[in-house]
Amino acid sequence: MQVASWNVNSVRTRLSHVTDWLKANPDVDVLCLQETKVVDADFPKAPFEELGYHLYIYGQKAYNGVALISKAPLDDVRMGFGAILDDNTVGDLDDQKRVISGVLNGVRILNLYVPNGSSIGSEKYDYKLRWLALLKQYLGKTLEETKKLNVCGDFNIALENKDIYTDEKRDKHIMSSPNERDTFKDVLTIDHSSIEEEALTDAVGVSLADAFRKFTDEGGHFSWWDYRAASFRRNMGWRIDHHYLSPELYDQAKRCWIDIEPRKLEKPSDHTPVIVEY
DNA sequence: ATGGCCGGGGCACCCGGA
Repeated sequence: MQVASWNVNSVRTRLSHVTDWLKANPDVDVLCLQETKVVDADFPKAPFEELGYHLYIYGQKAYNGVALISKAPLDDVRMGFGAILDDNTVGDLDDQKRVISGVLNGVRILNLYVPNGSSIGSEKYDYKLRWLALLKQYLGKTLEETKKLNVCGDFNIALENKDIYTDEKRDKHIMSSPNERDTFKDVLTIDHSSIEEEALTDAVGVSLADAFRKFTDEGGHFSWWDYRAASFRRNMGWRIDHHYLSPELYDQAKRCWIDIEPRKLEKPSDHTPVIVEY
């Protein structure tokens, strides 16, 4: 089973890139899109349905938006944190459409578009950290019910220095600041504080692990390159799109790779697909 | 040392991205 994640930076602008990629990658069972940038009524469903795919979309005007494109129908599709957390807990964190998930072959595939954060100390940075704190609760609750979880998407975080092309200003840069890294590492470890007392069972102590790093140790592998400064040609990128797997699924993982081909096309997305197989 | 480019909205630039 293969699951891919791709921030397409507008699904309408990138439509032929996405459909061509699906045709070229028929073994991909589910493609998770981020930054679709379109309300559900205007999502270009027909080109995907004509190829035989099932669509699950959760969009908004101009910004954000996520979607699942699946060869087979998905079970128990959920949109937003509010699908399993109460309104008071969620607060304003579902105003932006960034969370969608569904189940295929007993695996819950959770597709995320983590907030960018703009710049350290900004209002958007605080929003990113609050969003991640809520994600921790959401994952704790999700892991109470499933052992097989694939959390993928555009995380807008590079956890390791080798995930970035340069050493410069790393600590002061969005996506690699110590506070973001520490917060996110904490999200990946499910502890008592994120689970209600009576539900304390198997999920406690579970850590989600980076599928890409199961197979590749070296740096220089990236999933995003700035449109500016000929960054792609010079491979000045960041690895910020990921697949994090629960232990059982991580053990099963056979392969995880980045396909840089779509980044070479005319008018590309600034991100490129990351695929995991298990 | 800085910024360089995109997409959307909507028609002039501004917001947001990362």
